[in-house]
Amino acid sequence: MRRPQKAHNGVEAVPKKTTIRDVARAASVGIGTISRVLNSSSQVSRQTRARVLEAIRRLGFRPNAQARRILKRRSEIVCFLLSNRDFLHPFHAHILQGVESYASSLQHHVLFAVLHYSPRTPPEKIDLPPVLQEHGLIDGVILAGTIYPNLLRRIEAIHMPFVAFSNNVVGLDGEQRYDQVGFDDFNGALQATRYLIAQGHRLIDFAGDMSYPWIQRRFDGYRQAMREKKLKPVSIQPQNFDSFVNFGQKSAGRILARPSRPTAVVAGNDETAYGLWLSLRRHGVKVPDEISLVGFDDREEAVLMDPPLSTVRVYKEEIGETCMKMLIERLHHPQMAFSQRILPTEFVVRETVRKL
Amino acid sequence: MRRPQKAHNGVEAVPKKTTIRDVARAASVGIGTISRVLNSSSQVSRQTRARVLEAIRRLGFRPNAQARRILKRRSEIVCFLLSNRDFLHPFHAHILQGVESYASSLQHHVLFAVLHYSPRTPPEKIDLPPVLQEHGLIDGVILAGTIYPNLLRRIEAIHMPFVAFSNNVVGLDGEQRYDQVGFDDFNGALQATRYLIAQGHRLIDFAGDMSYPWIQRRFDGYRQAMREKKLKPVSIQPQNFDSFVNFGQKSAGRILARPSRPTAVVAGNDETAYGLWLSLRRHGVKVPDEISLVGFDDREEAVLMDPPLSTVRVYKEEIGETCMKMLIERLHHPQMAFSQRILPTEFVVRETVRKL
DNA sequence: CTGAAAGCGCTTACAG
DNA sequence: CTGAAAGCGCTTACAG
Repeated sequence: MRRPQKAHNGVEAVPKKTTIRDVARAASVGIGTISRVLNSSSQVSRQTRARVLEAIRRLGFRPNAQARRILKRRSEIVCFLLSNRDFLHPFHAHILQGVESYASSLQHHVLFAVLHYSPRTPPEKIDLPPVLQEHGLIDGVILAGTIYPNLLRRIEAIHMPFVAFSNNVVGLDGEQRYDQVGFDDFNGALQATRYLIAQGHRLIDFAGDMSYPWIQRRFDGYRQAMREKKLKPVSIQPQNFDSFVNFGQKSAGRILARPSRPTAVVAGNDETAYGLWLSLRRHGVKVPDEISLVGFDDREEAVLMDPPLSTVRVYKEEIGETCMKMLIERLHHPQMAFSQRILPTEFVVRETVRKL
Repeated sequence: MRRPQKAHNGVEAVPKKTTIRDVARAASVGIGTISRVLNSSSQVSRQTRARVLEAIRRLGFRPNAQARRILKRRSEIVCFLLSNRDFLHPFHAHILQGVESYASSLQHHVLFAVLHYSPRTPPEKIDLPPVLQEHGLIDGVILAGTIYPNLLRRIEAIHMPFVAFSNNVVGLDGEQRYDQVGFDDFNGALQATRYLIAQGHRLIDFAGDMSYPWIQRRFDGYRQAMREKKLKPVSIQPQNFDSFVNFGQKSAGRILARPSRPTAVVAGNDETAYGLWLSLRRHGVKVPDEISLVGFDDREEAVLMDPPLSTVRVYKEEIGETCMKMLIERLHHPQMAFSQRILPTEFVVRETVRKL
């Protein structure tokens, strides 16, 4: 039943790799001994080990990891599943980087997969990527991108261990029946707003697209800070915007049109802050001289704005690492209670806030 | 030799998955028949197939893909290896996206791995990520990030099929002994410069850090366009910059200090163009009214500048797709001659060039 | 069409 | 310490 070296369908055959049996023959030992040397498990005599190692080197033998994985019943491969994103945003790219970094420190591997689905598709109809349809290839999955309840149900149904990046979960308020890692939208905005207040600002607007739950939470943090000081929260809601940047641009017009112009604006995220900045500049309104501005996320671009944007830093790599860490725990303890980690953010003072 | 359900080391055992044998028993057929239904290969009678399918559904059976892969001698998993990058740049993120997209259309999977190494490390000393140390897990690798000759030698030494994203290859001018995909730095800059000339510009500077070979090639394209029209190429080389953006910022100072100020600048990439734009604005010099500006790469941010940046678009997803396509061909035809694909770029006219 | 058997490349008790 | 054997979960000629 040996597979032929030359297939007859025109496709050249995969070259025969040296196997553990070849090495055993070369070193004149049993295959079990090769395996023992490879896994440096039980004791092998010094001489035998040397002979085996030499044979391995001479034959350029690299063990077939797939075979090993079957026996281990664990692949040490996890899937990073990015859902409903047109492309790999820098934000998620950093999370992936964190996942990979922690995974590789544990000799684990990361498979990158993408999924597009509608929140209205019944769970069982969601067309999961092939990795999730088989078993044995991946041990578990890290869910990134936008997560709706139906996807969660589907992943549960196939009994695939998973951890979700929770900030982009939509429509599952407070549900705790799965492992999740996120950062603190509410407190991030709370701190940013408190900072503005501490700098003497009283008229502070919020500009963010609250159709996104995470922006809504940032608004809640902003509102909380305003209420603490008996200040009036004001939310700017322009119409007909087509992106976060555009939302910011349109917000600027609204803000400048108001009878009592604010001295500062909390933006829903850095992109919105950038749009505000662009449009204010166009209108000849200087940041921070006339209007102070803070963002949220601390994208690469924030520090490259002129002046550099004061914003809320999110530790994206740490989110990835924590997701991976939590998934590993879940794999080792399938019955463990679900956990939820909310990582702190940090307000980064740069140059878009003026002291009044 | 059955593995115990409960391990005694505190780690809970992996739950036993249903196997092909369980299904065979449930459907009262042999395991071969289950396999045949799964692979919808040879003919199975309608009734048997129905019985098997029903058993599969009832037991929630998902075949173990690892086992299948051993027999196939092919994992249908490729590795996307990002070298010497601090994080996953948007540029490379798009390439990865292209790789994934084409791979998944072929039912292949993509492993994401990272490597940091020095160009001076001897090939055999490069500490490859674990995926590349074993065999059987991945069929081949796509090299992205900065590629030095020693990495190439090392990958060749382990006989791992690979395709390189060639624009970031350093120190291997014109060598064709491997499969590569890239885009056309030279012609991209050539076209951009020709466009400026067609708009009436004659005094056109080039600002780009030529310690990078790809920026050097862009300069060559710029120079070629200048020479075609007997114009004098001028390269701006500021000192002590710490990033592309900063290079652009420092270039602006140089440009403004020159006795004969250029009417247009070709930037080595979009980041440099952004730095130029920032600094020119600071000096009260309007783009494009006083100085026209073109970039290279067409990053997301280019269209968000004010005015939006005219630049050279690179089809990053297409690069990823082509890498994947070429790798698949290599896997099927190990003896095939090496090929090199240079994908075209496109000059995108936006609003940073003024007609003179 | 279908079952029984051999085999993929490994790991791991078992019995010296 | 070490070899021979059984086994992991599959696929695939082979022989009905």
